[in-house]
Amino acid sequence: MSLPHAILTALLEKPSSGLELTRRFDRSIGYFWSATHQQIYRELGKLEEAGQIRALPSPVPLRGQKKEYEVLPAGRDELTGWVLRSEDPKPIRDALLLRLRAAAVAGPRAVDAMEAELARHLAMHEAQLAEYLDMERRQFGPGRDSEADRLRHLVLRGGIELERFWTDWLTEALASLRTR
Amino acid sequence: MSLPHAILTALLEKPSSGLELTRRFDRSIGYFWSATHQQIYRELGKLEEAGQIRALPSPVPLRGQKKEYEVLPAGRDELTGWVLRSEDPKPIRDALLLRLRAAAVAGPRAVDAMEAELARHLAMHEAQLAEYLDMERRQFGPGRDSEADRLRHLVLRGGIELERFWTDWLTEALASLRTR
DNA sequence: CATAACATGTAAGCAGTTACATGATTCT
DNA sequence: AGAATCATGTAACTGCTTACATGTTATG
Repeated sequence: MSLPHAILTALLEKPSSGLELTRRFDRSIGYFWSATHQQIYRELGKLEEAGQIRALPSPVPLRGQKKEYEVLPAGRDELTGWVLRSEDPKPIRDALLLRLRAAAVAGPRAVDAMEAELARHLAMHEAQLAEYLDMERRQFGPGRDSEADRLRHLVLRGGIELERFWTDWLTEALASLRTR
Repeated sequence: MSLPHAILTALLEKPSSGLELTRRFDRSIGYFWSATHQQIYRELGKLEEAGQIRALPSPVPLRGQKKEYEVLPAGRDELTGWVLRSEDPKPIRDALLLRLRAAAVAGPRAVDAMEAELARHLAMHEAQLAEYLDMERRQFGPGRDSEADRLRHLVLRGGIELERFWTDWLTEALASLRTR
């Protein structure tokens, strides 16, 4: 139940239209929460109906016309309440680890295929890591150390370290598979 | 679409009943895939209907009676096919990182609450890490280096390194929050 | 014989994915 | 005028979560 809170957070940082939100979910917000435009439009509708956000006054509110949203006090309260509540970490559910374990019972042909698959994932995670490091350099250079900036930097650090976990583990796994 | 494959993998490793599977999903299988007993029973029904598994012959197949399943050739084929297919990593969706970013816009009271929350998560991840390290010591001691064992060990290493990522990042984040 | 633990299921609701629909604006 | 892009949506489906239902076996 976190997508509405992700949207409220994004809109508090900067009022946006559905498509702008979609772009932000593909970029910066993407390193801790992903969402498609279909999810976002549906959720914007619900949040507006619930009185937590509102569309900014616009001359022509028609289909195909940009519609900007901002957070209302009720939305801010809801978000604060959610942050104050405590919530346990969700158990892991990772398809790649599962497929490697499946390969162990599916036989040698499957293990060979996994080797190529691990290499493919390694390349993707290396690219993602490079992108995050670039974002860190551009967004959190010297002088950017307000309270909010420090917290946002911490979150980005999380994304970076997570990608580093993947590149490290995949490298280790590939080395192990190749010395069979 | 991976739960059926997780179940096929588990049943190939060892034919089991629904409850036994549930226990295994809470323990060893849990470090790469989680599932509740409701999910498992529903999926066992579907897999049986699809002819991928079968219930072992039993004198009384009644409600409340244990029912053991084993994988049929069709199930093994399906699993192998799934391992051979390639699949991209799913984008991240982590509620704790999101809540930290939300705290940045929700104000100082929220940030204080997050400090306690991060400490709580750190304790949980430290406990999980200790458990995995214990499993590693017991299950992959010297002499356990068959092909299948090495792959299973790699998967457990993934679980271990992932917990280590969390304990490291949470420690870093707490230190940063406390020196405000 | 009551209770706890074992064992298997059903039902409703919510969240996420995939495919499709439709209008407006800009570019060639 | 046609195509690409911008922009907002709908609908159907799949998978997961939460709450509840029900029977069996072992134990004190």
